[in-house]
Order: sequence, then C-alpha cells, then structure tokens
Amino acid sequence: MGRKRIKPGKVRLTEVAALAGVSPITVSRFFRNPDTVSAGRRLRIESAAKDLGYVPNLAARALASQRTEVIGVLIPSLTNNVFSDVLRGIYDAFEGSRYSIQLANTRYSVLQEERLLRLFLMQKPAGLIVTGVDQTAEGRAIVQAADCPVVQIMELGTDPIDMMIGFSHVDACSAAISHLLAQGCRRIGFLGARMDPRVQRRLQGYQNAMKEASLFDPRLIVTTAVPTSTTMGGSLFSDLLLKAPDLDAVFCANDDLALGVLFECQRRHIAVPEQIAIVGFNDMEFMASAVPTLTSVRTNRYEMGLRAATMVMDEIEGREVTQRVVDLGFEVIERQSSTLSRAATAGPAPGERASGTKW
Amino acid sequence: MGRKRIKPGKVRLTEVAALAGVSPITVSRFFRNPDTVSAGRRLRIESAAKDLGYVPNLAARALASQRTEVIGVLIPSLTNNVFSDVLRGIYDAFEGSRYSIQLANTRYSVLQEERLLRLFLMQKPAGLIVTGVDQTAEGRAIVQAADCPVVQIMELGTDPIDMMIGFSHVDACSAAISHLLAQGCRRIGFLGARMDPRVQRRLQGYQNAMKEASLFDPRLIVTTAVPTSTTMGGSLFSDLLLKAPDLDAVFCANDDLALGVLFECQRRHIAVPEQIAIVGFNDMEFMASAVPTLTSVRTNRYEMGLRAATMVMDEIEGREVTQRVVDLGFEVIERQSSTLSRAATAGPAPGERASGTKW
DNA sequence: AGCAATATTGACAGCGCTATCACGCAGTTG
DNA sequence: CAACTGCGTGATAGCGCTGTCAATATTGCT
Repeated sequence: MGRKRIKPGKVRLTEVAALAGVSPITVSRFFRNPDTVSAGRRLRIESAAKDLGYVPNLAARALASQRTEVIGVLIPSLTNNVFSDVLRGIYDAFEGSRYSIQLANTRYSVLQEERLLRLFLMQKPAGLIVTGVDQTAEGRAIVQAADCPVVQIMELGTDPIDMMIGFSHVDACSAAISHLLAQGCRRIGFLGARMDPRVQRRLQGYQNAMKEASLFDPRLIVTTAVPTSTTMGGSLFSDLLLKAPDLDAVFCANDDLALGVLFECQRRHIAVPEQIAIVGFNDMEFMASAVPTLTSVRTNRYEMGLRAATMVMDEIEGREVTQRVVDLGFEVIERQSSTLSRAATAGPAPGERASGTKW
Repeated sequence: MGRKRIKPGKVRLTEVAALAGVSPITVSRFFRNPDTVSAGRRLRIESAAKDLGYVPNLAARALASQRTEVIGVLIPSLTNNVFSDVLRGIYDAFEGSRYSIQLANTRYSVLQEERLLRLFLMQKPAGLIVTGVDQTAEGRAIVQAADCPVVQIMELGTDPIDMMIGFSHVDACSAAISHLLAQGCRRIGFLGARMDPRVQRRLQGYQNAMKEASLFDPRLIVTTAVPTSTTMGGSLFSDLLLKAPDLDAVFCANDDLALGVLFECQRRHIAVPEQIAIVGFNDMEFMASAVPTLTSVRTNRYEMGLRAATMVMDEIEGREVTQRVVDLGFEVIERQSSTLSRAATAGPAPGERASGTKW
C-alpha cells in the first residue's frame, strides 16, 4: 500500500479552503488570479491563508500546470565584471515579476554548458538566456528541445537559435584600432587574456584593422589562456615590450589588462599617452577615474541584460517580439590615454611615431 | 472528469520502464542510485532512456519525494566584486554535486530579503545561505520555517540562526588602523560608501581604534549612502581633504575607494605614502599591482563561499558539522602605500607627521 | 541440502496542485 | 418566457514521480 498518513501540521490548499469555506480550486485561483474570485471570498481566503501561514508548493504547481516560471541563465564566469553588469540587468528586469532566475556558470566550457543545459531541461524552464553563439550542435539541440523562448546574448551571429542581443566584437575592436590609427599610432599592440570566443573576435577585429592599414605584425600580439587580471595586464605588456620595443600603443582586450598596463607604464616611467597610448575594452567605471583617464570601448552590458530579459518575458507572455536580433552597438570613449594633441593638428603621419625604442 | 489525454510524444519514467522491460520504480532507482540496480537492468535502462531521450521531471520528483536539491543563496549585490568572489566559492563547492543554486539579490534591503526568503520557502529549499546577521525578526522566522540548514556568511555575530562563517569587520578595520598608527600616522581619515551593516562595523572598528589612541576626530570621517566606485573614492577623498587638510592617512572601507584615492592623489601630486598613506579593504587583485602597491585587508571571500556551501551540504547529508561558527579571520597585507620606511627605525612618534597641510 | 541473510525488484497509493468541463445564477435579448 | 451569455464556482481526474512495504531472487554458511 501507499505511504504514511499526512503530517498533521501541514498546510495545503485544502486546509485554507476548508477554513475559508470554499473549494480548493477557488483558493488556487485566488493565488494565481485574484480578480477571478469574488470580493467576499477573496477576503475570507486571504485571512484564512494568513492565519494558517500557507505557503504554495511550487513543485506541485509546476507538476500540475506543466510549466514553471523559471528562467535559466547561462554565463561563462562569475568573476568577470562584464557579466555581473549583464546579470544586474537581467535581475532588474525580472524584479517584481513572477519569474525567478536559475543562474549557472559554464566556466567558458561548451561541454559544461551542455551539461548545464541538460540540467535546465529537467526544470522545464519558461525561458533561457545563454551567452554567446558558440554552442555545440548538441547544445543547440538541447536548447531547442526545451521548447521555450531563448535569447543569446553578448554577441551577434548569423544563425540565432531564437532571439539574440549583442554587438559585434570584431567591429568594436576595429573601431578602437581605427581611433588609435587616427591618433597617429602605428605600432599598436594587442593584449588578450582568457581568449574566449569574444576575445578571439576582438583579436580578429584588430587583425582586420591592422592588415587594412598594412601595419599588421604578429609580434605585436601577446595573449594568454590564463584568466584576465590587472597583474596579467602588466606581465603581458612586459612581454609585448620585449617583442616589440618600438610599440606606440596598446589595445587591451579588456579594461583590467589596460589598468595593469597603465600601472606597468608608471612603474617603468613610460609616459601615457606620449610614449604609449592605451585603449581598453568595456569601459568599466574605473577607466574614467584613472590618471590619465583611460580610453575604452563602451559596451551596453546592463542594457543587454535588461533587454534580453524583457525579450524573454514578452515572448513567454505572447507579446510579439518584432526585433528578434538586436544590435546594441558600442562606442569608443576617447580619453587622455589615447589622445595625442598633435594628432588633431597634424593628423596621422605614417611612421611618424614609430621611431624605435623610447625608454 | 479530468483533463485531456497524455500527449503522445511525452517520455516518462513509465515509457522508459516499458522499453527496458522493468517496472517504473526500478528506473526511478536507476536514476537516483544506479548501484542499487543490477548490472543487466542498468544497461537496458540506460539505453532505453537514451533511445527515448528521457529527461527526468524535477517538479514531479520534488513533489513525490517532498524535498528538493535547491540551495537558496541571498546576497545584497551582484555588482560588488566582494560577492562575486563569495559566489564563485559557492558555485565551485556545488559544482558536480546534485544541488543547484537559486541566487537572489536583496539590494541591501532587509524587506527585499524578507520577500525573497518567502519566495524561497515555496521551493522548499534543501539549504540556505544568507548574507550578514541583520535579518529582521520576520526574516529569521521565515528562515526557521524553511526547516533546512542555514549558513549566515560575511560576518560573525552572537546569535546565529544555525551556522555562520565570516570574520569580524570591527577587528579587521581596527587592525588596519593599528597598522597605520604603527607607521606613525596620526590624522587617519575614514572613507566609506554604501554604508551597509558591514561597512558600519568597519567604521565602528575605526572609531574604536582611533578613540583608544586618543586620536578620534569626527572631521576625519566622510561617508556616503551612494554605492561604492572608484570615482566616488576620489570625491570622498576630496571632501575629506577639505574637512581635514592635515590628513596623513586614509582608510578606505573598500578597495575601489582606495583606487580612487590613489588616482586623486596622482591628480593632485600628493605623494603616496610620504604625504598620505592609503589602506583599502578586501585586497582585490589590482591592489598588488597598483603604483605604489596598495595596502589592504585580505578577507577570505572565496573560501568563505566554499566552506559555507560545504557546511550546508554536510548538514543536509547528515554529516555532523562540529564547527558551526567559523571565524575565517583576515590579514593586513602591508604594501608600499602605507609603509613609511622611517617608522621601522624611529617608530611611531606622536604628532610627528601631523604637521599641517603638506600640499 | 537447508536455512538465514542479503540484494533486487515490484505494487500501490499518494505528494499538492491545476486543467478541464459542468453547472448555477444573474442579467440580456428577441 | 425561453434561449443565451458570462461570470463565479465546484467536482473530478490526473501531472510524473517516489516512499513504503512486501515479494522474490541470490548468496553465504553450516
């Protein structure tokens, strides 16, 4: 036979219904859609629920209704501040809504991502937000099987699973390099850490821009698979100086590296931007406050999270999402670290600043 | 009568059982405890499940078993890097375990915290990790009603709900001030932003230390309710200079502020540490890389998350947790920004450095 | 071989909630 | 006055899984 009897202290919908003198289904309706219950019963149910300290059982609700109000969110890293901004947007958007967020961390691994997607599936999520466009075929299949709205964030791509919001890392980086070229820089280094797909694309943008200007030189590129950090910025920069002593600018694939480069320049008494210009990526808050202030590429991370979440909600709730692929763009914020006053007057003069070692 | 018939494509335990030629309960066991099923059936079930693409239904499992494998985690902020380190520890600890994390953000509001705890209750979490010790009475009651292991993190207190892991913010700050006093600093400022309970306690530690040294002066304290940022560090420091022009050191309630102070000093050509010593709090990665390197109070945030998570798991799984209140301590990491060479030889000399405005 | 101890397996009855359909009752409508 | 509409309500039958306990197969031991 079955299991042991119901625990006496347990408060279920039924208990509330009994106390309020209505049927359980009415109480159920009250909790999901108070308007559909008449005012009199509404009050009785409300007070009964409060008296008994009733708490709805989400598992039972999910099982009976065959759906949940869980949004799965997959990001590659918790440490990377970039994602905390995106997350803040996501959490803000769902704030006060009935949805709750299930966050998981892929650690930049597509296999891990696959595993986590499989886990999400068991929850029958109402929506999914995933990072990037580089899911495995298997991963895409799993997402598709979830049969719910999906938004890919952080990047743009030609083949969205469902919806997509991001910007072009290639173009953003090219724009930063163009800015440096316009300032008269010629020996522009590239520093990258972690080298996840997005950083790879920034590197691609760098290469495109440098090749187009006929200034490409592989010795100008220093990268590492190690995660980014300020200290790493300093080390990579030191390596770069060894490989390319005639450097006149550094593009850093993110702002932590840029800060590390700035510190290393201070340490070596290299004048910024006079001897070396610095440009970062993401425009973290501290960039505007450094001495000199640091140029960076602003990316709309908070807005990305916010809008991704809104797109998911709209889709779930049947509101038509017309713009299913959103390019949020970027902006090169020019600050002291890359602004060479002479550039404004003389304009870029090829070779002008590439005059060998300057320290 | 009931509802419409079962959708044909749906794969349940029953379908897998039928294909494998065993009873549903055996399949259930296979998924939860493969060892309890004989090898032969194990293989048959495994291949049947794979063939059908079976995905367990967590809601049904939770309902039937009356428990979940969800750990609720409540933190005040996603933006504050301090918490991302803690979170990393938590996520790492649960990595590969059967538990999943439900993260929510209280935004430094105890009412919000209460609301979120109530939401967590509906999920019947297997464990709870909450930040700080300042829950409302109502909040504590809700947590208690959850009837699961609870760990309070980030702080220590005399009245733990269940388990607790953290360190004394009062002592940590006092230690930092003592260090500055030992360096001969006398006019030590305090900069704080956000002023959440933990920052308040650091302020308390500052006051204790300064009063004990008979050096307390309210003009040395500048705080704001606004969230912390590097830029804010610069502004607060500027305010402080106006109120106390004879300043010889600044303790910053966190490292972002300290970085802002450093930049502001560079901007004003104030020598660090000769004219003004700087000490931060948390020992973020960039502190060691700044020029000069910045002194800070190291707090073991990653370990805190890791161990909090481990404590919850141990408790859930019936392993006895003997140390239910863990003091993780702290360490003042002395770096260039607060190391006055003369202090080592001459020792602290009262009034020596408090010789009025120096810039 | 005989029997107890152990390892596997299965039948049954829910877990607490909601989808579905049915129904009563006011207010309309022709 | 019958037929119709629509709201508010309720009865019923599961949603897909697992706890419980009984039944059966296997093993070890005398």
